[in-house]
This record gives sequence, structure tokens and C-alpha cells, in this order.
Amino acid sequence: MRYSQLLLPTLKENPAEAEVVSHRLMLRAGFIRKLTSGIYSYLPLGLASIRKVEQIVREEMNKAGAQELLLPMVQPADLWKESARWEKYGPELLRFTDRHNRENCLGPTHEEVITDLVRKNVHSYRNLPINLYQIQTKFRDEIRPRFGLMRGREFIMKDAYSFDATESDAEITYQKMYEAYTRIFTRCGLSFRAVEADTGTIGGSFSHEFMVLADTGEDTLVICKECSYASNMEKARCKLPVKSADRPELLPLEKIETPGKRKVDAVIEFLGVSPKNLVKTMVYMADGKPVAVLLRGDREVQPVKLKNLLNVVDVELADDKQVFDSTGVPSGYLGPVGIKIPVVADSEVTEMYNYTVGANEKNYHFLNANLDRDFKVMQAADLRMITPEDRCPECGGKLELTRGIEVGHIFKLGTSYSVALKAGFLDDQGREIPFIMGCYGIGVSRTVAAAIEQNHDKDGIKFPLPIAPFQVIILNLSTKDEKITRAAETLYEDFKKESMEPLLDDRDERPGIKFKDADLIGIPYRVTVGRRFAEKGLVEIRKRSDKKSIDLPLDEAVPKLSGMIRDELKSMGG
RNA sequence: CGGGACGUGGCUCAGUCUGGUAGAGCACAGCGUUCGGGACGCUGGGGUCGGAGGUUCAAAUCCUCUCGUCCCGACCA
Repeated sequence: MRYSQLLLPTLKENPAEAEVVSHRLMLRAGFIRKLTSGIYSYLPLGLASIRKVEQIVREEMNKAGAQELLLPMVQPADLWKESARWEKYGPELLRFTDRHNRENCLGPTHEEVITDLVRKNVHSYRNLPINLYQIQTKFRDEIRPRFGLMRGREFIMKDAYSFDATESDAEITYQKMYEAYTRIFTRCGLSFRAVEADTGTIGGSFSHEFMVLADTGEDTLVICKECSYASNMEKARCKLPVKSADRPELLPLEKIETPGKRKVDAVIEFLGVSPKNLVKTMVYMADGKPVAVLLRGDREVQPVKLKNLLNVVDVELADDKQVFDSTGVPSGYLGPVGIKIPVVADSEVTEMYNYTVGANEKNYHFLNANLDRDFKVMQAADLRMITPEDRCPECGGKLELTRGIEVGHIFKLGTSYSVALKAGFLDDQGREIPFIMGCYGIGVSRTVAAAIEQNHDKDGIKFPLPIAPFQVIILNLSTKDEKITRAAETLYEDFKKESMEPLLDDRDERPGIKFKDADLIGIPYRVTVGRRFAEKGLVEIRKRSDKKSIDLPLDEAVPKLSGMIRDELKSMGG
């Protein structure tokens, strides 16, 4: 491609609308332009990079035995009513009526459509397993679209759905997808981790999120430095204290005046106790009903764990009024002894003895409270936020908190959709069995954004070679010089003959502009033809990622660089 | 939906407090000089000051309403 003919409107200054690196750079580098909130046009370079990711996804999905198809984007409400998601999905589902007053929606995901397709066309165990995928534009009317392609309303996604006859087959399919995803993100040249994700009500370890590691990521990950354990913060576990054989002597419960001491810090200072010897009582509103949560004084509650334990849709920390209304105690003096609302405890509390708690009376606390003797709890479970001081639940190793961007998610669905939509097959005994399903998503457009988020410097993007819009950019530094121009044109043609993807900067611009633009758009290799060629017959090959360059004669440039590019792609699994 | 910020040529912004009839830099067009890290000079085109209503002799500026954008929280590929 010739730069002079390309729609590539680069920006010298940072657009005011963009705060996040990838968003800023994609706008500046002329990859995308916003049409309206959360909806973007992909310009030629942005699309080229997206196509690269798509191609890798296709190759690996096909290799894993999945088949590509394409499902409709407009979907009838009836189908969504069958799965009960028409009611459940909420305002993210963009709904509209057509001229016949029929209700429809824009597909935010395709479980309904694919299940409908399969139930009408697959009837026997002989046709299983089957795994179908598409790469398509999705629409989700996000509450707050932001960060450019990172969280758009309209975005490109690869979604796959698998149908298996048995649980064990479904687990094999899940494992295949796990491996395919690992290969996909490896081949994209990204640094990533697969983490255990929150499975909500289904449970089990059959949900993984694939996270691109980047400081600017929206999610917090917990990673073990010593084994392969990695988890989303929401689900992260840690090694629990071992039950000590020798129970310390239980001291008598003692009520003590603590005037005006409400916060943990104030109480421990006043009483001279350690926060590790204090149990705080937090009140949460779980679907509108109050629940008290006990945990050690220096810990924090992980609301998602609480939500899953209580099996509710929403938990929210109660405000002072809600606390008082439900317990009759002003916040700050709450405790489990004689409390009027249900109590759950973080499992750590079950291994504590003789600790301080609120006395459920203004200006009083209890010393030496003990579970079972002084109060009961409904349930004890892991409810706390993990900290870097915690230890790995698998190996006891050191944990590290890091940030990541979710680019893929694999999930074992089980039979929830096949049962709701009555999608089943006949087994070898002639029995009607619901399909066991799985779904597997990759945010294709988000992957490009995440790649930029992970690979950039002050000058611009540093694309991993496999997903760069072009592999090499040839700079003709003097379009008026016939010799230089002829050399640049020769390089361009020769790269094409080698099946490489060159971009020739043949614009009548000053060298500085060409260097700046080349760095900004992040093409991995740059070949410069300029004064050094005119004087010594040398061209310069420079790698964008480490800025290292070599000079070599014109006729050696193409074979040398083509070899480098092939080797690099091969080393990345391409 | 709650909290905050902001809307002025294509882009980045000044001007708003204290009302007096629109500016700068970049970009764009032309000419000349320049030419391996976003050059310089001269000339030129381009703006319903987000929109509506109001106050006033006079509104980008003050008031009311409205639309849109961005950032922080709940959602997710």
C-alpha cells in the first residue's frame, strides 16, 4: 500500500475526548474515528489490525474443530422470551419494534439464536459434539461506554457455542477451547494470563477469563508467583489458617465502655488491641434485606463472594440509616452478640478467639467474644478481599496483584439454555437429552486496543508483528531524488514479491514527519532510504520495539528482513 | 442512574469572572526558502461561539431550559 493513497489521518495533538492510552493512540494514529458515544468507524489501518486478529482466531478455532458461520444481528423478541432473558437482560439489550409492530433486539450475544438453530437441525448424538463460531459485530447498550474500543457499545466479537452429549465430552471441549485461546493470544504476541473467573450460580472451575496484562487494565488479578494459580480478584482465594489443635482458653465475655469510638482504628487505639484481634461487623443490603458480615478488623469484604454465598442479585453496603433501622444500633457499635439480623462470617473469624466486637449498644464494646459460645452464625465462608500479604491457595506461594484487560472468556453453560429452549438430541438408547453447552468469547476489537495498551511508548504504538496492520514501512525520504525514489520503489515491489506486507511512505513530506508518523502508527519494521543511500548505497532497517537499527546494502535488505519477519512469526507460533 | 468537568473554524485551546459585536497555534490552499526526527516567511479560505428561550441599547460572556462529550462508581468481550 502507498501512504499517499491511504486514508490515514494522523493527529499531532492528543484529542481532548481520549484519556486512555489505547484510545488516544488509535485516534492519533488514524485507526478509528468516533461516530457517536461508544460507536466507532474503523479506518483502513484499524481494520487491518482487526483483520489480523480475526485471521489468527479463525485459524485456531478451525484447528480446534470449530466451524464458522454467521448469525443474524437482528433477533426476534420471542426467542428471548423463551429463555426468559427478554425480561432479565435489562437496558443493555437494545430493543425496537419494526413496521409490523413486532418486537426485536440487536444481538448482544447469540445463545438464543444458536440454540434455536441447533435444536431445529441437530437431533442425534451421532452429530455431536459440534462447536460453531462467528466473528461479528455485537451491540450492547452499555451504561457507560468508554476508553474507545475498550468498552464500546458496538464492538467486534468472536463467539463460539459448543454442544456436547455428555458432561465429560463437554469438559473435553472446554479444555480444547482453553488451549485454543492460549494459542490465539500467544500468536497475537500478547502477554496474558488465563484466570479463574466468577461462575456465579453454576459454580465449579469451568470459567476462565483471558487477561492481557497491562497497568491500565480495568480488572485486578491475583497471580501466584510460584505456581500457575491465577484468578480474578472477585473470585480469588487464599491459603486459610490451619486449624490449630490447641484451642486457647476462652476468657469470660467482658463489656467495656468505649465512648465515641466507632471506627476500627479508634477502638483499637483506645483499647490497645491489635486489629487482628478485633472482629468488625459490616451490614450489607442483600436484595434489600440486611445481612451482617463478620470479618477481621483489618480485612475488607469482597462483595461478589458475598453475593454468591447469599445467592442474591445485588449486595450493597448499608448506610448508617439502614444499619440503625434494621438493628436498632448506631453504626460503629454493632456486634454479633444478640444482633437482630442474619449473620455470616468470613472463614478467618472461625479461627479467632477472645476478640473484641461491638456490644450492640452505643459507646460499648465486648472483649473476649467467641463464636458458638457467645453467638452463632448462619454460615462461614471465604468472603474477604485478597491482599498481597496472603498466600496462594494452591501452593502457599507469594501472591501478586496486577492489572489486566479481559479479552476472552470461556464458560461452561451446562443445560440452562438447552432446557429453557427445549433443545435436545436422542442418545444411543433413544432417550431425549438436553445438549450440554459451552460458550466462548473473544473481544476482537478490544484485543487490538489491549495490544496497544500493553505495547506503546511516548512516540506511539509498538505493534506485535502478528497483528500489525503492515509488517514493514518503507520511508522514501526524498521523493524528488530519482535514485532514492527508484530504490524505495524497488524495495516495495520486492517485499510484495516475498509476500510481505509493506507500506511505502511516498508522500512529498519532510523526513521528520515521516519518522514521527512511522513511530506513531507502530509498524514493527522500518526501512529508510535517504541520504545514506545516495552517498553510500546503504538503507537502514530499524525495529520499532527496541529502536535498534542496522545499515545494509539495498539488495540485501529484502532477503534479510523477510527472513527476520518469518523467523519472528514462527517463534510466536504463527 | 448518582458525583465531577467541559462544549468557541478540521484539531488543541485563549477569550466568559468584569457584556461592547471573535482570536492564537496546528491543519488546509498558493508562492518562495528548507529537506535524516512533527521547518520558516508571505498570502489566502474557513466559525449559526452545542441548541432554544430570556435579560439588555448591546450576549461567546449574565439567567433558565435542553442536547452532547469526557472522567469517577454499579455492568461486561
